[in-house]
Amino acid sequence: MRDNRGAMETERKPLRADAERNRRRLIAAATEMFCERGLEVGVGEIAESAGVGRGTLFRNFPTKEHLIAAIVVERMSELAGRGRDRMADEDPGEALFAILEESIGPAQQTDRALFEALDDAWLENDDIRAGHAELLGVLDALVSRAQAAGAIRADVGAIDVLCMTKGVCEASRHFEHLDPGIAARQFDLVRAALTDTSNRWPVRAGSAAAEVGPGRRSSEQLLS
Amino acid sequence: MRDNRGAMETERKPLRADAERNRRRLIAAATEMFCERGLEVGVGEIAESAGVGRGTLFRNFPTKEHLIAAIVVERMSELAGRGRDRMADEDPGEALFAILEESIGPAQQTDRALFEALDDAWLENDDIRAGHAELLGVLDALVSRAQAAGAIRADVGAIDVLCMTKGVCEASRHFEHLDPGIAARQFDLVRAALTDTSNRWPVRAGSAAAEVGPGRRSSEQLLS
DNA sequence: ATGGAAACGGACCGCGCGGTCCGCTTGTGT
DNA sequence: ACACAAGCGGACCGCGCGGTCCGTTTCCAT
Repeated sequence: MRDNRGAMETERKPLRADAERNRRRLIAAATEMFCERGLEVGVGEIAESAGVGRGTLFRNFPTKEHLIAAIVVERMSELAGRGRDRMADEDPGEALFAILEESIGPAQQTDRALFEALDDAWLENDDIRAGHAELLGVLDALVSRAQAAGAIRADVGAIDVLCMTKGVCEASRHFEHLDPGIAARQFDLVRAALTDTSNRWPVRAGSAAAEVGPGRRSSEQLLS
Repeated sequence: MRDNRGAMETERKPLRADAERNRRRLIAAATEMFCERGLEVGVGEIAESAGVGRGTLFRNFPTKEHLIAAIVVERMSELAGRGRDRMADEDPGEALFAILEESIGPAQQTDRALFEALDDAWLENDDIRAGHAELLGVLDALVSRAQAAGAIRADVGAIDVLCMTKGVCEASRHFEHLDPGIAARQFDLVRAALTDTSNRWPVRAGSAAAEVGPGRRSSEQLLS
């Protein structure tokens, strides 16, 4: 039987004191820079910002992809955790929109790392795919609860909600300088789209229901 | 008085026959590859695909950016032209949604070049900015007409429509493999958002009105 | 046909990236 | 205090990119 490498490797052989400190610094620096400026920031700059040499970075993370995965999975887990907390909220609709707005809404544009990782190219990475699945699972629970309460239209799935919110928020960044405040308005439009229960504009018949598959599958990992 | 270099340099000193032919080939190859695979394709690959050497490419377009600008502005102008044609359509609402769907909707994913150029980074380029302005002008006209007819909500501007459509369409690409057909559903959701006249979910007060500025300005270039 | 300008194209360059290596430094168990 | 392993970091490498150069080829006016 193999050791459980892959996702969730919380256990790591104890590091020397300074090594542990440097690892922390690297993660902190990488998180900040990736979130602020996207995943294309160079490893050299990250090492410099952390106050260590490039060799140290590559000893902790054998590849830039490993570093990215570590940071991104962390962000995804944190977000999923906040989502689970929201499941206890009274208003199911507000719970969903709150998590959407606070995590990907206009409030913070400092999530480029997470957004860029939500790309099919990164799903090749096992860790990121696991994080993605966990996130979709939580989102699916929130969406289902909101639908059961009649807070949002019934013909959309978690992926629709995620896709729309991500897309609109990311695009808003490119228009902020032309039109400050557009992110907030766009988010309101998403809300309008998801809340429209008039059924005057039903979404095309599709795999929305069938597609809950991946979300469901991830739910297993989600509960404790 | 300076020669009118910058946008719209339709006139060019006559080229030798073979040179003209190679230029055509380059533009054709670049258009296809940029649209299909995005602006990050290498100049070498484009030259090869066009059946010419790299030197030839750089003689026609002194910089990769010049080549991109040429292709992108062409795409933008064509799109703007189709938009102007739609102004004659009977149903203002359908005219707007038709142009949105046919140009950036699910029908064709082959517009990555145009999408990537709709980024603030590319607005530094004068030609692209001009094309962008022209496009926004046309879109503004279509949006206003649709609003006058009560086909879409009155509290959004051309930029809102563009931003939302672009964002949703681009994000859909990243989820197509997980959920085939998501692009179509997302477009329906955009339609729902823009069509919701219930005012139950008004967009935040903002510069939507003030921001027609850039659009209006571009309208000057648009007519004739 | 032919001379010469225009165009060609691939060898070549510099740059910045991710990743490696190894002589030196530093923490730690005894 | 000391020895030795664990850790450090910057010089170094290969690669692929955008962009340049110049010897060769092709077109076209005469």
